[in-house]
Amino acid sequence: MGLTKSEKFSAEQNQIATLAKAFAHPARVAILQQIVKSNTCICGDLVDEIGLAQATISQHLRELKNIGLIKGNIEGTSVCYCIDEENWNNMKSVISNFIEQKNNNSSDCC
Amino acid sequence: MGLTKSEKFSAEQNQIATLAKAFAHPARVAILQQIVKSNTCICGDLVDEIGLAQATISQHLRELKNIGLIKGNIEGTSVCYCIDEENWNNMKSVISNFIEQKNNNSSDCC
DNA sequence: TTCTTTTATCGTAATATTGCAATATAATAA
DNA sequence: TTATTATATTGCAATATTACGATAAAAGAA
Repeated sequence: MGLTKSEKFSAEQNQIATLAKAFAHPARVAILQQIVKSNTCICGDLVDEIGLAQATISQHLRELKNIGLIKGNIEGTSVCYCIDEENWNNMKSVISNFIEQKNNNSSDCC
Repeated sequence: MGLTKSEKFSAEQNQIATLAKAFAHPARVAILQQIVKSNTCICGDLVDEIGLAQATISQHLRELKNIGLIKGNIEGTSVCYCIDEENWNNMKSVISNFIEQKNNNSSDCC
C-alpha cells in the first residue's frame, strides 16, 4: 500500500510527522544547518558544500519550502534561501512540546 | 535510486535524520504518545487505540525499538512496551540542539 | 494434550522517496 | 541578438516505506 492513513490520526499528530519529515533526511539536515550557520541567505553553494547533484539539492529545497521551514528569494540569476522565522519558531514549539512530554521521573517498567 | 547517500554526511547529521524518522509518521507519533501517557507499559491496546492492523502496529513498534526509543518486555502472553529513558533523553538533547540552533535575532533576508 | 490469546514475521501490493541526467526556464552579460 | 550562469522541472530507475492478510511462535488456560 505505502499510503499513510492520515485520516486515522489527529491534526497534531500529522503535523508533528510532517515537520519531523523535514529533518528525517541527512541532506535536509545539512541544508538547514548551512542556511542557519551562514545566517545570511545561501544560494547554489549548497551544491558544492553537500556532494549531491544540483537536481537533488533543488528537490530537497522544494520539500523544505513546501513544509514551510525555508523561503527563497530571486536574486539576479541565483536564488537566496533563508529560514522562515515564523514557521521555524512554530516548528520549534510543536516539536519541543512533543519530545518534552516525557517527564524525568522514571517509570521504567521494562 | 531511493538510496540515501549517508556517507556524504556527518555522523551527527545521520543521527538527527534517524531519530527524526522515529516521529516522521503519525502512527509512530501516536504510539509514542500513548506509551508516554499511560506511563506504565502498554501492550496490545495500541491496536485498538490506533485503527491500524496488528501487523502494521507491530512493524512500527519494531522500528521504534530499532531506533532505540522504546523497549519491550515479555509479560505472559503479551508484550509490555515502554520508553527507553536513556535513549529518549539522548534523542531529546540531539533534537533540541538541532532545532535551537537558530537564534531569535532575526536575519530574515528574504 | 488441545485451545486460546498475543505478538512477530513473511509475503506481497501499492505508493513514496531518493538520486541523477537531460532539459527547460529565467536573468544577466557580452 | 547570442552566450552564460543559476535554478527548476521532467523523466526515469532503484530502493524504501506503509499496510495488511496469512501464518508462525510463545505462553498460559482448559
